Amino acid sequence: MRSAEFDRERVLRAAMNAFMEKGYNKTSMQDLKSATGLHPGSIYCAFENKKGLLLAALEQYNQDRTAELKSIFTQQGSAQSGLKAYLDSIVLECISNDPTQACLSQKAINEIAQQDDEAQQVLSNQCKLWQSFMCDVFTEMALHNVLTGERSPKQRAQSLIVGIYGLRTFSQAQKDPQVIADIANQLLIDVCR
Amino acid sequence: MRSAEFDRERVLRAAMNAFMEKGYNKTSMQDLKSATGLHPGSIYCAFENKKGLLLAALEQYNQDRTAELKSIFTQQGSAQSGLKAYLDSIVLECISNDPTQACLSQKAINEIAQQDDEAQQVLSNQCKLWQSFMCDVFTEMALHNVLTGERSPKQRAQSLIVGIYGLRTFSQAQKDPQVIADIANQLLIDVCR
DNA sequence: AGATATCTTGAATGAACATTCAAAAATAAA
DNA sequence: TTTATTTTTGAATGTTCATTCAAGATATCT
Repeated sequence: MRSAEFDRERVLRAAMNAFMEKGYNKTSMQDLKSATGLHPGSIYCAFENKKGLLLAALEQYNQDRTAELKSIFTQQGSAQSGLKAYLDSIVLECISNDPTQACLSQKAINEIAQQDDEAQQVLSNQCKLWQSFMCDVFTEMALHNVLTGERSPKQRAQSLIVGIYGLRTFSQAQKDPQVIADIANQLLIDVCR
Repeated sequence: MRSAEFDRERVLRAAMNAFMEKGYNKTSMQDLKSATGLHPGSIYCAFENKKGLLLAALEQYNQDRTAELKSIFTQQGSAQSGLKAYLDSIVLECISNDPTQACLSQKAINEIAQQDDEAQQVLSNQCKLWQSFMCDVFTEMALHNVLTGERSPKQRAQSLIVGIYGLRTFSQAQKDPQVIADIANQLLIDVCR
């Protein structure tokens, strides 16, 4: 046996960035070769093909983002302030104009979920995991009586995720930072109401 | 002088559908030739290049959707019931699984706005026009006292658009019709609150 | 009818594409 | 140290891509 020479995480993060900058279809194997430093043969040996590399990058992306998400909530004292800090971080990403601050999952949902069943499955699962985490957040907020109204944590989580997807799309068409921040604040209010 | 033989609107609607099914980058000139019935030379003569055809298709799309939007609101008696009918129609589109029922503007925002300044400009304008129409809707609703709270019509319009963008993205990852309908209902409530 | 201008045709072009493969290098097992 | 196994290399492959163009067709104007 012989193990691969390259650092898998480093390669996947490089591929992630390449995909985020140009989108899946516009990113060529040449781009991926330059970004990762891997020769074509190595990429095909390790990931089967271009789509395999995307799926692997998506998994790494979700792992990284989940860690970041949990870090934000543990850094804050409560679910309430965690949620606020989380939305603030998303607003910063939206107004950053940095392609690598976009959401790779969302980009993939819009570009290829409709066309590829395997990708659709992976993305659907990632969305559900995100939803499940947010559901726990709202459950804890309910325990601390910081939520009014009678919506279930699950419904709140769904509305939050929809709002974040929408915010990310909207911010690409309309880049006024104040508007983005205002919409995010209102989203926070609505979802806690 | 000699005018073109083909029906411009018919060609643009065919191109629209092609772009919606595969996305801009995955749609080849061969696809566009098949969809429109135009030979490559004619496409280049009339629209300069592939991107020119997309921009023309985007304008036609926005024209068509604006007409449809106005039709829904005039068909209903009030701004209030118009908004409800409009959201219902979007829910139907989201759960239809028909690529040609997606929003071409939203697809283009996600796929190319970041990469192409000219497209970004067009899409930003279309978003603002949509916002402006919805702003008028909320203004009229305010006149009839069907809105509680103190948000401005413009803020409500922005939140609505963000919600619709989000709904469209979310529905590609999670296709449960009841969930989509519930989220849309909540969006209606939040935006009128 | 003739001249002119413009559109249509569809094959040709060269670039860029994803993928393959055989040789070389490197590791691990014997 | 030898052998077996796997990865790495990077040029080669054949396909598909957006675009061009010269010849032919057609409408409008004089």
